[in-house]
Amino acid sequence: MSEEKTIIEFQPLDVSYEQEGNNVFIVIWAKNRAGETITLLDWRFKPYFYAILEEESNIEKVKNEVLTLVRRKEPKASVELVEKKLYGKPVKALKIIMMIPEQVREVRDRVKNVPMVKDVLEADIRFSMRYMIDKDIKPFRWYKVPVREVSKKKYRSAKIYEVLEDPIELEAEASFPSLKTMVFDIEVYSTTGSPRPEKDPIIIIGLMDGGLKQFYSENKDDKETIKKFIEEVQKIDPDIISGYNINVFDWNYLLQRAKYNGLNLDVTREIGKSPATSTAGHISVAGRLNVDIFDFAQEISEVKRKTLEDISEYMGVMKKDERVLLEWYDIPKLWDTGKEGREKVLRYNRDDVISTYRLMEKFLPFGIQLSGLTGIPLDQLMATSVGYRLEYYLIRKAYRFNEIVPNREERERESYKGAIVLKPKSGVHENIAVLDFASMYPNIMIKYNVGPDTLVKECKNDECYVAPDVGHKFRKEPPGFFKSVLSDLLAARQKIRQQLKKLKPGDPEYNVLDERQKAIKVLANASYGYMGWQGARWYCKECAEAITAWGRQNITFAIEKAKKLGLDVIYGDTDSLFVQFDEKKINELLNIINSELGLEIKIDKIYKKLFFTEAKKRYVGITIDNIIDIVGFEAIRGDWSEISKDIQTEIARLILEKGTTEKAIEYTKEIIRNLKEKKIPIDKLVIWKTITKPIEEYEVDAPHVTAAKLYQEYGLKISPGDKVGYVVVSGEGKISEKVKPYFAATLDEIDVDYYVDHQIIPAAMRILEYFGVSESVLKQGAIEKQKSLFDYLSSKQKK
DNA sequence: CGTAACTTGGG
DNA sequence: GAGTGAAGTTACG
Repeated sequence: MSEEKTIIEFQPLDVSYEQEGNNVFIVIWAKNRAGETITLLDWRFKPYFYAILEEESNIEKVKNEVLTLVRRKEPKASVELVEKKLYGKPVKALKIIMMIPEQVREVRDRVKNVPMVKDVLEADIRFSMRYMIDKDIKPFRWYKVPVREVSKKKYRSAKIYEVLEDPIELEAEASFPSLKTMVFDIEVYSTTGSPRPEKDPIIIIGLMDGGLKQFYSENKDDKETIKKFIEEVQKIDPDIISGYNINVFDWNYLLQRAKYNGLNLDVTREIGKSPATSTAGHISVAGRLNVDIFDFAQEISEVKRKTLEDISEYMGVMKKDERVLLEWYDIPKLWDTGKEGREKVLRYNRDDVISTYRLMEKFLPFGIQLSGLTGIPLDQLMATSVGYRLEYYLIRKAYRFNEIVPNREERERESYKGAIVLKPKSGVHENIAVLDFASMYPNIMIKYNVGPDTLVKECKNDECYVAPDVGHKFRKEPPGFFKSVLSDLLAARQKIRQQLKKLKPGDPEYNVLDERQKAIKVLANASYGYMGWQGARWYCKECAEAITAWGRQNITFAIEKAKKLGLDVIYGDTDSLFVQFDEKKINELLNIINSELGLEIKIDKIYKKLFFTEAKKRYVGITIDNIIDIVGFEAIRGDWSEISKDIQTEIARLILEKGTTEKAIEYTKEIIRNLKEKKIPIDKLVIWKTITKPIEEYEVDAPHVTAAKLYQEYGLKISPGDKVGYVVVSGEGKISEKVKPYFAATLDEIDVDYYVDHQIIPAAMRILEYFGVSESVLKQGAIEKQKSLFDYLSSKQKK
């Protein structure tokens, strides 16, 4: 070990802080050029916050008062007078610098009560984030920094350094050190519904770091299995750990089973420390990035059911018919039925692990870019909402602009008028072009200098932009905070898109830049929604209201011009127009809009065939590239039976493929026939619902509550959060008097009428009604054809 | 009939 | 370090 000062280069993964006695230091978990894990400790940084003062206050007097007060709690604290800006206006503020982050909250409350202190700000920014913001350190970027190597035994890290000066970013470096990734998935044995860690063991832990490993407990004693898992994680020493829904299920279950077995889940890079729940509900694994793939999946609105199987299929990493599919409640049965059953469960686990690994490979590049852009460490980033992601980006910008960050405030929800949605011309259309304004809302914000700091009540002629409809005024000069930030973002995106043109898709550099421009787009597009979100620090209802007003003006203008050119407008929503695909006229239209509005509009896609319903926001179409789009037909939810879900997907597919409703109607009738003939497996008829509170607290005997009570009669415990599966059987009275737990019912008992009227027909009609099909059409055919059989069956039941 | 109660997503 | 709230179904009065 040397006492010498050296300069090293590193790329941060995550930043945290620790306290030893009265010393607080920042911990930067990082990789060096050699791909080694290194840890940088910085003792030089202290927590702080601001107090802004009333204008007429005696600054020195207040400053001394605050200092005395703060020093009572923290003798080493100091107070400085600083010149800052708040919403663009210069303000004098006291910067209160402390020693220990945990004490900021208490001191802040005291300072707030000092006379002449108007407000206390930036006291709620997490210390490690504060460090990254102030030092301009972002994950996945290269930095160089003078350091001295130190000795500390507590980290799983090749080298540990003390930071001597502020790190400096090495610009324009898009390379990455090789990161070690790992995915895991656990299977649990439970014969009594939802698994409980206090009694139900883990039977398999599947793990993949390129190669696949599975640890399992044939005798249901999971102590050895968990031990092997801990050893394996330590051996792999991953930088990134992923899994599917691990933040909610796997980690917690593992932690509790480890505890039950007297083990310490010693898998972090801080020796002896186990994973723990952290901010935004994510599980923090010190020194490693714990990234839940489910968080990425949640953002894919095209996939309604977010199971690992469905997402894998959609993302093209594993088809459903190429993998083992089984329901979680079948696992114990299979595990207990000899070698064959066990192997099936193992293959199921293997397929889950492999598909999760592949999903990770697909999603990570985008996540890494978004993390580098927003500066939020990847493990937290994916667990937060878009609002927070944009907000941290804004906070970093505010720091550079010498702006104080506004506080989060509790507000009432205020609604305002939104965008224009045209009533569609229903029916079948051919050759339809969809025209889209490019980033319309961000561009409106830039064009009219919209923002909380540019909003004014009064202004002289021509010095303001006035929003149509609502009349809000925004001064033209100087550029506001949002305009500056958004102009930079969109310019950066343009620059990247120029670079992309020179590269080949598939090049590593192309992929990195492409993911980066996508991340920028996501962030820019979040800016309008952010202003209308009550939780936003830069909340501005007038801004959001003005933006939609200008948006309505734009689209109305475009519709009028299209009509003048003789283009038939089929539909329009917010920033898009559906018109006949007449290339010449469309180009003319695009030019007019571009020159007169100063906004870019382009052809987004062209549909060969498009079915429009009477309803807004609902259509199905097939593009010239033969891609089928189903928009707005909300799929049947998870608390419906399998059969309903099957029907809806199949109907959408049949309508598009055949171009008429005929086959879809036929298909529905066939399902009804099969149901009546009891040819549909009972599994397809089970309805699953979650129990959300203790059974005795239910005021109403809803079907799932009755089912839960029946579960209890079978000796099964039911607690909040448990899923209850039931079927509806024939009989008299209310539906809730006719339910049976799925495991206690047989196909013969099924209430066919209930399933036809409440599951099959509503699911089918959800789509078919928009094509003029009536319920009776579905029912009649099925009854007519099956009349004799139906009569036979019902008479048999009467006996 | 209107109104109240309850769930929705995932493992 | 969101949380609300929409839509949908069934029970209740």
